[in-house]
Amino acid sequence: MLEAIRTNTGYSDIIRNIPLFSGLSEDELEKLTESAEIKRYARNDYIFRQGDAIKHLHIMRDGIVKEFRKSPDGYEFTTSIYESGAMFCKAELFLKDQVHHTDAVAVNTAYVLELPIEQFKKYMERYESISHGLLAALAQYAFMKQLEVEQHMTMTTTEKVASFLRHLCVSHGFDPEGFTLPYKKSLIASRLGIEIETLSRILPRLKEHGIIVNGMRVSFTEPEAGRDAVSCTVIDFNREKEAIIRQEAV
Amino acid sequence: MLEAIRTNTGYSDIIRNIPLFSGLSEDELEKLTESAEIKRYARNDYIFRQGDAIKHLHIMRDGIVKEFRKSPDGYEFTTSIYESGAMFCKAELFLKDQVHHTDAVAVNTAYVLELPIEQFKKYMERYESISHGLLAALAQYAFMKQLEVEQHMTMTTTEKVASFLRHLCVSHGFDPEGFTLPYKKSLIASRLGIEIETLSRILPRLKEHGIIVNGMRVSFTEPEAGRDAVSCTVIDFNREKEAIIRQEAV
DNA sequence: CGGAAATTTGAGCAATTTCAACATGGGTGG
DNA sequence: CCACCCATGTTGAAATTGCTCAAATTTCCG
Repeated sequence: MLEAIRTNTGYSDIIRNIPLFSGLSEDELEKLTESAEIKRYARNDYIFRQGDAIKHLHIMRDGIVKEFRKSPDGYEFTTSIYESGAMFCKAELFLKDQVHHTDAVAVNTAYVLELPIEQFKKYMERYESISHGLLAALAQYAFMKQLEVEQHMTMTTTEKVASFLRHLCVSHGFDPEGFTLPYKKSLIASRLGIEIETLSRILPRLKEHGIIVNGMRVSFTEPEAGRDAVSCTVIDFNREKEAIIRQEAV
Repeated sequence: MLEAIRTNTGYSDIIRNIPLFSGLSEDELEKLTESAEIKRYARNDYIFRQGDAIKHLHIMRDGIVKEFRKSPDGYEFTTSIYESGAMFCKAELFLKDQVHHTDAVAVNTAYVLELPIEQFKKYMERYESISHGLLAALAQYAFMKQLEVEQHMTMTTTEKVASFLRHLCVSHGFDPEGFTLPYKKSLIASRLGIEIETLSRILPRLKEHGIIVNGMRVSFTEPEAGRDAVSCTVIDFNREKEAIIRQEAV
């Protein structure tokens, strides 16, 4: 596991499209990534564990990583799912306590670009655009978490599931007419904070709200409309959410 | 309502103790606050409403302000409660959409220092310590929101209430032997995302977990210990939370 | 002191979790 | 290539728990 991979070309092409680094020149990108490396994680490998010291800023190159927390009684709850292009540990970088509060494991084979934090912080001081970008990213992240809280407080479980599926479709650019779930249902349930049994019972009932689910196959009957209260709420919620959150973790 | 108050001494003393501005000299503090003003809001006055343009960074001088969101069906859900020393709208400052997404009203007579955002942003560029402090504050805020999500997903309602009361006691420096709730129960319920009836039924049952509540009067029987699963979870949760979050909104 | 607001209490209801049994399914070793 | 196995997902029924509606109290203020 964890085999490091080094190409000749450097990694600047990986981070070039990340908004945070959009202000940097080609040279700067090259320098920023010069002591970074891409690591390969096999299925179920840990990227980090709760209590580990924070050493890197992580940027997903490929694959899927879930970040989760285990409560003392063994309950496991997924806080984020990261996919290609996502950056994680950006908030943790600035907490006094330089230690991970969550576990992160590869859901399937994953390639992750890892930037040593000292180097990143150095660059942050040098280039104002990075710290500005980071402020925006953190603000966005905080806002997204706030929405998540609200979602839990105001939506029914059925609405949350519908909302999740719609968001999934939009953020992945899937065809609303029909697409395949990118992860296992148990992961979805864990992300939504519900039991797999509950999810299993809810999915068939989404038909009434214009979402047909068959196994891993999902299709939206009314891509935009949906006149009932539930769909309205969900759509409004997502419209707002999606307007603000781009290329952010699901 | 909304009468502006101007003293001769300026407002530097109000923000001096805010970590964000700890790096500034006396002169700088003075300049930063020169176009700020303290506003007085009477009970139920709005500080801002959903949809309003964001014009100020707010710093609580005195009183209590609640930030909340109304869902389309009229349900009102309290996002944060701010008290003396708290700063709000710091995250919103950096969202693309320069508009408030929540309402904020004074719970009781409140005095709020309001810094025009243009000026604040100007200072942020000039003084690195401010943007560094802001990064830390936002990271903390995001982390806190993440904990809030987890709290909703993993705790029973009873645990949430217990956790809230313990946090309240610690963050306000109240005497665990006995203190008076600083706000109405309906506000607490709204903050916890539960119905007032549910809270009303839970409070008496907290006796079994070492918390005695009589009217507005609260006292902890076992200030530290509490060997049962519930208290343990709650205490651990709070210990972690409080270690990281200081002078933050409840 | 009187009336409105806030809180408590009761009863029934709706929804999710839990526990348990059963189906599916992909992958492995024989 | 097939049988078997373990992980994953589905389904049923009972138990829990918070919510809704309604009525009774208490508290707060003018």
